[in-house]
Amino acid sequence: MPTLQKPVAAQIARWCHALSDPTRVRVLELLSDGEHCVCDLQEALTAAQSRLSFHLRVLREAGIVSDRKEGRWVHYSLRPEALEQLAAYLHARMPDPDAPGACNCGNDRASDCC
Amino acid sequence: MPTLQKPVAAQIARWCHALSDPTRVRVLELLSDGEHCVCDLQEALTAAQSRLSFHLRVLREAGIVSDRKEGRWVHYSLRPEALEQLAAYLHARMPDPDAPGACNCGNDRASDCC
DNA sequence: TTCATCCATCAAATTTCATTGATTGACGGC
DNA sequence: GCCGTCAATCAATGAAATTTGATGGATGAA
Repeated sequence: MPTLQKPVAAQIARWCHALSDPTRVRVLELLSDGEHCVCDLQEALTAAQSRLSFHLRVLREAGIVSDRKEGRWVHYSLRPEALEQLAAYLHARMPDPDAPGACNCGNDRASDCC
Repeated sequence: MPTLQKPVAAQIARWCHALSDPTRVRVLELLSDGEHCVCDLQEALTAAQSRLSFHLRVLREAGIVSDRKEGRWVHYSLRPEALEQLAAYLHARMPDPDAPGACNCGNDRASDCC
């Protein structure tokens, strides 16, 4: 059984939480071709301004996107490191096809389940 | 701007929601080396039985894990397809480093932001 | 200066999620 | 049959997330 790393699990959970809402995933889609201003996203998503602002904040605080102010406008863009690391984490956890299919329980209780 | 695909975004959000909790991510970690019974996970996570059962249900309903009953025991294992597809999705959304860094807004409003 | 636009923030209402403890069903040993 | 173990489910509570509408700060055009 692999060692548990609570901090790692917490970071993964944080990233996934940021992407656990369809609106936020759509923002990710929209930003995947590059920077966009809030008003542009707003138009594309037909979302109320304060609602979109809330979702952008969640993405920003999770480190998924970054913002850049320019005059009255704020431009958002993706942070590739976060996506890269999350994708790599998930990929690395895929079960090894060569591994034995049976149960890996390593317990030592009286009525052993394996 | 890429086309919006609501169903895709919804599926991604569903998977990410399942992994938006540290306990559930730790289950993913534990299962990454193969099948484990519930009692084994329970021991490793020191989680109350009903609590773990709840989290396993979330993961199961999202298609991240599958269960296999054997006598009194239930063994859980990862579903590689889900992890694979999620990882691939995230990887594909990483911004192209060759792309122009500027704003990609395509709006036609009076006070153009780009 | 005055005004309109862009966007973040706030407060309130609602919904959704997580935890706990108790109950239930299935299974197998005795 | 009787009992203990494994695990799912339920109901109730508390906590967190989401949505809405309103307000306010910053910016730039007229």
